[in-house]
Amino acid sequence: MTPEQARQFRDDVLNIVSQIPSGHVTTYGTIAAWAGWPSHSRMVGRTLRYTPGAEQLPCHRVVNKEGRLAPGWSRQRPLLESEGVQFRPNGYVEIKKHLWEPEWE
DNA sequence: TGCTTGACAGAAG
DNA sequence: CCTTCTGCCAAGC
Repeated sequence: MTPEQARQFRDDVLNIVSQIPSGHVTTYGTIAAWAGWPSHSRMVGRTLRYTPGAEQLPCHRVVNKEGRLAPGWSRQRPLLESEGVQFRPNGYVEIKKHLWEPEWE
């Protein structure tokens, strides 16, 4: 992955995250795949964590495929709940109910 | 250069 | 449902 591709990847990730509608969620894998690097789901998380500016994006609406939230980031849950996202008794989000996927306008 | 670390995903127990 | 393992890959040491 060239530095330029990395830059493109980061831009795509941030762009997609910024488009997630309130009350919906998407997954790391979906974002990675849409950005053109299906096997880089972990890079999506790493990007959101270490990229300054991601904090102003709705990155709390990004969860893993099973509906689990980011470990060590308890703030994420209240943020989602305040948007109407439903949680299962075990702390997982009803991902099938709120899942959103990127689109071209 | 080589081993360890994750805001992951999927399968197994 | 929850924990652990393996595959994955860029970053850190």
